Amino acid sequence: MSTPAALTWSTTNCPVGRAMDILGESGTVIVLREIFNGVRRFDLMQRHSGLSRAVLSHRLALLVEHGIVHRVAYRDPGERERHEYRLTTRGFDLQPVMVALADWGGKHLSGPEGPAVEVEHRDCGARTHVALVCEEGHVIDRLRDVRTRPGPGAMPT
Amino acid sequence: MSTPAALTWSTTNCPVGRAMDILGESGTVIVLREIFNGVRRFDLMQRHSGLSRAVLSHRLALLVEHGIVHRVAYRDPGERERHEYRLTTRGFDLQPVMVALADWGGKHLSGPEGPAVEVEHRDCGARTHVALVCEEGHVIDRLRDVRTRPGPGAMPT
DNA sequence: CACCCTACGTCTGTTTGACAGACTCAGGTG
DNA sequence: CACCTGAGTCTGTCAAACAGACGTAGGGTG
Repeated sequence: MSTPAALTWSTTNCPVGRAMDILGESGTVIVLREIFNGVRRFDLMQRHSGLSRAVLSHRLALLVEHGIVHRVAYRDPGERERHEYRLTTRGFDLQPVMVALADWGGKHLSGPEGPAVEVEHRDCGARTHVALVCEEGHVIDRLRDVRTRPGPGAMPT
Repeated sequence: MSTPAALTWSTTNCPVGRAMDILGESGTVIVLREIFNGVRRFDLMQRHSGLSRAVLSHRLALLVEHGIVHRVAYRDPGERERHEYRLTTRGFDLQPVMVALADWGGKHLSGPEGPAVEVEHRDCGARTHVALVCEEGHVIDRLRDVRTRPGPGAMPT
């Protein structure tokens, strides 16, 4: 406790820090929520999310710049060509983050009536949550059973 | 696609939105990273995280206000009484969020040398990640096998 | 006792970014 | 042609982050 091991390596290339450089910008996660829920067009997103048009525009540009979403042209009958925003593979990989956030918010920040959304397994309809699993296949339920360690890219302080 | 189901319910009590009201404040997740890594004292946190003292102070107050961390008095030999910040149960429940962020950042935002930190299973030492599991016990690997649906607290738009 | 040190913040002035709301622009409709 | 809609951009105001200085409480040192 006196000298935590984490102090011996640098935070300059911390994965959490790098992720938050993108996801920590105001509104980024809200935009992703909309897109994960199938809302892909600017105006619908703006109205449903409540973000200002300027912030939505900037966050979409940020997400495109980082390869998390991409613009796809489409054309409704009798309309001109427009663009919508879809997740890339990199963006889809954020799903565990979104589900983890929904789990926590649903458990700790809901009113007495329960959470406003749930995640379901499409095959069986059961509620779905995130869990920690190790590469040996153990499902870890006691949170104290995991710890962080430096990885191959770790740099000393 | 034309009318996404998500548009039929309100976002006012969305668990993701409520979670981000706290975690989306600049620096909140970085503070949590430090505390999860065992860095619990103000000065060490400030130096290791690189946050300004003012922001660190405000974010710690926010986390205490929401019951995610609490201040605990301690006394080193020959020192005066001080306080450190520790996770509450509610704070510890954020571990899947942190691991999900580390997973994604490590996979998509690391240099060629690999991620700077990894999470290990304390018992077997294997690398640990988050996964989606449903209440029927299925481990879900294809991300498209899950979808969101309104929960008991859902409100119409 | 006077002074210094350390941990833990708070204060100040500057700059960045969010907000509400108006404006722009392109293409299609009546 | 005048108007509508989707998708942004611009403007002025206000809140918050930044770097860096300052404050303060309690202990140790000469």
